Amino acid sequence: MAEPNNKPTMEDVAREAGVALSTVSKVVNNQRVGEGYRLKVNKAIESLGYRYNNSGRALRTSKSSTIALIVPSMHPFFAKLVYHVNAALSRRNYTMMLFISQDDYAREKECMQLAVENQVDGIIALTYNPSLEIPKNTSIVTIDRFFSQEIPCVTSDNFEGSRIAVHKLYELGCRKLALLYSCSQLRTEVSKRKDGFISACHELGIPFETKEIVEARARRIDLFDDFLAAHVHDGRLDYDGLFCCSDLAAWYACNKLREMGIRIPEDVQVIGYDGIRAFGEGDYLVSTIVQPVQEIAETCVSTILSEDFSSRPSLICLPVEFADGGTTKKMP
Amino acid sequence: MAEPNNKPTMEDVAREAGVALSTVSKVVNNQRVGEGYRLKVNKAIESLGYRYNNSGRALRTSKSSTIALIVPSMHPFFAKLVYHVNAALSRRNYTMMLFISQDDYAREKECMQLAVENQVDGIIALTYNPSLEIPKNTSIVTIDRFFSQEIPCVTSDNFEGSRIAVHKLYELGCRKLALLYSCSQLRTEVSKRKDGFISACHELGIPFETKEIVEARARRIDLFDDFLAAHVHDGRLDYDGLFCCSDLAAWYACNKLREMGIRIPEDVQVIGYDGIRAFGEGDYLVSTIVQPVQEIAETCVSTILSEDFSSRPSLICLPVEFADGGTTKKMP
DNA sequence: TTGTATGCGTTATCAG
DNA sequence: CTGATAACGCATACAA
Repeated sequence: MAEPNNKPTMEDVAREAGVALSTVSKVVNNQRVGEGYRLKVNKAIESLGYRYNNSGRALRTSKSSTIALIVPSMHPFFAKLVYHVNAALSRRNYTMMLFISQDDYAREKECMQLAVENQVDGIIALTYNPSLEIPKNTSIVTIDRFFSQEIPCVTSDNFEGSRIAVHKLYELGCRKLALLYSCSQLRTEVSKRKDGFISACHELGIPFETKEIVEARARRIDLFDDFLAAHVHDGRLDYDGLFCCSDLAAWYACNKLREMGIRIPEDVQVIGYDGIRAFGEGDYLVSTIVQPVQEIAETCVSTILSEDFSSRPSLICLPVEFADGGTTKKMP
Repeated sequence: MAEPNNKPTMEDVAREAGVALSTVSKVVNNQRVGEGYRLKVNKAIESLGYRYNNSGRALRTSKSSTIALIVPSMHPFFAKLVYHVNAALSRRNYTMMLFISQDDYAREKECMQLAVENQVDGIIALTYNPSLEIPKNTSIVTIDRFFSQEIPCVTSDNFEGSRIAVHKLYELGCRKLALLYSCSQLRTEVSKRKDGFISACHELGIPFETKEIVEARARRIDLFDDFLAAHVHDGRLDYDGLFCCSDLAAWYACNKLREMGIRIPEDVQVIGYDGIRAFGEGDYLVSTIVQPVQEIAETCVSTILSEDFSSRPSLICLPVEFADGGTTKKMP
């Protein structure tokens, strides 16, 4: 037995099996090899406890079988995305390098650099950084953020989602709506949630108001408290339906309204966006437009790994649907 | 300009700067180099757009500056753990390879293998696999699962946490408790939540019952429905206090009880374990024993990266605390 | 079909 | 203090 500290290499295996190094390589990579050789090699691998070393291959082939995923935080929606991207990669025998930029543009840039330095085969990026620079010679797919024709973007059908929400509220009896929309100053695919809301309200001919707050850290929970308080008179909100740009905003709007003695969904009905569930798998926390997270993840992965990176659609919108989370009335 | 497709290497930089390859390496690694050389090299790096290649270094040094984290799922607790481990690693300029075993023991084993093949510098593993085998020559830290003296285990103070919960329920007026405990057949650190519950009930001299369900997939949401239904008579539960092994169990127990017309916390008070918040950052979903996730993450990372891997404590229990989530009464 | 030899990008040793 | 050179583990073109 050789040095127990030094991990055995293909060369050790070759020596042990009495074959050539390249034969070992072929066996390991499931290439054509005589059956007797394969047996001998596998036996040697077993007896030496040989473990494949991916850095060698990565160096030699410039392929690491690793994909980087960059997300801003571990918000439940991102957590679910991480899960499904991981599963999709795992199914293809790829490995995932996870970067969480912590809503910090500088760190996000570092993440990109680190991903490139680690020779990842591609980057899936969900970022709101307005000044993001894309590394050259690296295949990249973005989520919710369209950069250019060359960089595929995967997103949910934000425009249609808002329309579904507005029509749902209308069907359930709402006649005066408000949009609570918080966002970065950046125009992204998510901005279309606002467009869809306005479009649908016009279409239905109902009055509406939009409250838009430009806020880098979109996850502050008290963002709309002032707005809501200002629009409550004699214990009644000025609107009978609320559409919120996220489930988070919807959840906290509901909390605030209930604090003020307003009943949901009896007095005001609320719909959010994302499809967040309790513990990631239970009931929806609010009535919501559900993003097809698994399909988004699957699309990102298959896109980033597809051979002809050039000939792909540059914007892919996946269908969304309404789900009841108790903040809207039941259909009669 | 050289081939635009081929990424420049240190050799290219050296040529461009008119210095030796090893000088470039020293500049890149911040080693002692004459100031004039450093300037020339940095200039060449800039002009060529040189990017460091980590595979080369990993191959040469067997150090990848990458740590693998293995978790069973993206349950909110794990999501938070992922976040904090990522942050702790990022602060130290380490990169994270994330594996999600999907509660599948076979896949978990593959994850371990992949981690080793990718030359990670260490593995942080949260696993309930009873037959987990630890790769040799790899430093590993486990969470909630004690294997042996050689493998450090980081966990929250499960025993004390249960005692806190029981005492809290007692202080708030509960006199007959039940424990809802679901677990794998494996004895882990988490098992001590049961021990602590029983111990505290004895200490206080109050009657109690424990309902234990051995269930591989501990996150089924209707696990205790039958038990609860069987113990409701005339609209009253047989117990006035419930301690649950997780916030998930507590959440669904509350839902079930409310369905049956039982008020919480007026009729029954419920405490869970973990410290799950709405959207990861808002209110606690149920009253709970909060795990110090950030400290757990930080401890795992500093342990796995510490120089003397041998001379470390093999079991580290971090302190927990109670937090009100609305399923217990307010203190008078 | 199997073996030999070379180089991927980096670090580290050693000589200048 | 800097420069030339030899590995690290693997894949592959080419020779046998």
